Amino acid sequence: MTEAGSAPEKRKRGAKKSPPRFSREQADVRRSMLIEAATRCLSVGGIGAFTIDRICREAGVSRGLINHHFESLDGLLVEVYKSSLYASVNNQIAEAKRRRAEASDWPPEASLAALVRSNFSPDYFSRENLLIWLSLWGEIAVNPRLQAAHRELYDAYRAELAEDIAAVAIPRLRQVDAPSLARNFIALVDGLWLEWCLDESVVTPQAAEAAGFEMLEAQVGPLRDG
Amino acid sequence: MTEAGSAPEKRKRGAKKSPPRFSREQADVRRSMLIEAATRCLSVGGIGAFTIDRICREAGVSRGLINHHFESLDGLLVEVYKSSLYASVNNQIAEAKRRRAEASDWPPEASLAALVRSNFSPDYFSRENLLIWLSLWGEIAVNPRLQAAHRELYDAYRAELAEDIAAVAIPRLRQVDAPSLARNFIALVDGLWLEWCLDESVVTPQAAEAAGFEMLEAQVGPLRDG
DNA sequence: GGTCTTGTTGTACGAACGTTCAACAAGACC
DNA sequence: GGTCTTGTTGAACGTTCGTACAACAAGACC
Repeated sequence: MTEAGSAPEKRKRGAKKSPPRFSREQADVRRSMLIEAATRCLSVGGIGAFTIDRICREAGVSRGLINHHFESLDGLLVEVYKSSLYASVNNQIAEAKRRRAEASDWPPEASLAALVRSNFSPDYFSRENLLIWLSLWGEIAVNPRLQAAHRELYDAYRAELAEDIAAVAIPRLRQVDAPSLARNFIALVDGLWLEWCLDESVVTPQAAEAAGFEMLEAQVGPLRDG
Repeated sequence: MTEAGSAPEKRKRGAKKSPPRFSREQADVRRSMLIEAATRCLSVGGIGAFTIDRICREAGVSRGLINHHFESLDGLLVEVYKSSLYASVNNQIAEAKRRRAEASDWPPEASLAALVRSNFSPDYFSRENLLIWLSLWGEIAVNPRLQAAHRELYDAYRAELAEDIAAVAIPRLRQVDAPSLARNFIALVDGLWLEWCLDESVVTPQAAEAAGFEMLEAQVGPLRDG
């Protein structure tokens, strides 16, 4: 502590004054920083890297800060789930609802196609994103709090997808079990994500998207052309 | 240690002699016991329960035994993968190969249908089995040794499935991309397993099997009837 | 009964874990 | 410059982790 330090540009007049040892942040800002650092740890090293030490080092803060801003490490994990997965899926749901409401701009086929494509867009279908999902899946099966959040989220997504499917099938007079098809489609997407995550050479994002469309088109007819 | 103990029936003549404190097992027998105990830990508590203490307690042996019979805890994890997943999938592959060889008893349709059904039979489609997969998936993405074993296994399974698909499609003069269909089918199965594992109310084994058949039948025609 | 092999035990060890909390200091306010 | 609020630090704690290893004993053999 007697050294001059490595970032002395901040000191203004008194030559004796050492630069600040840390910067204060608003509580919610710091929380976000910690959640992002924790997410990064998860995407790199899986659930085994989700520890106080590594997250704080990744965030560049001291060890005590997580328990100051979150009830526990487990609480932070739930927040990571909410901010990283919950938020992105809910975003997809909201956009789908908006499209379905704007019936003039978005015919049912285009709305459903857009929802399908969003699943395979680089925003979601990325390796780092998938590692987060994979890590959390293993925890959801064991952690009741995560399990509750997961079920709520997937129920909502399945319901929205089923509505989009029905909106296409009904005008075409097709007999389709929309809820089941929605569930099977989500399973296929998750499965393809999984395959890609464990072995990139097996499937490309393009092939995965094609597989998704094929499953739906087998029941409701063409979605991509026209 | 001065107590009489709870299982004194073993002592034969000398009333002073205390019963054996442990029983010796052949190395491979003890290894199997440890692998099974480790698998049980995994299926109950996920990867977080995969520790020396818990596995040894589950197996009813002392803490030192794992490092005596395995190079490390990580080595035991690889053995769990091989014995629990590798073995069961390889078993499916072997049976499929056998069926395909016995062309007189097993027409291609029946052979493929049997392979599909085996994926959803209670032997594999059980909650404890799925938790093991789920736990290991999260590790495969991070552990190079597991990753290598996984790719080899899945490549073999995909290849076998593609051959079974082609054996049905070719006589029917159907243009089918068998490798891609095999990959998509496996993705669907894994995805349905995942959904069921995280929320049992979403899908039943019967519905999952139906979804698997539907995907294949959309491309190669009927498999189940006749 | 004595000896030998080797599977098994249980302690010891250092590292890493999550949590707690008294002390500290950055930055706003006066 | 002084005061106050509160975000932040870092040491300390007890626990659990994986590994190593000397001591032990079960069971085969003679």
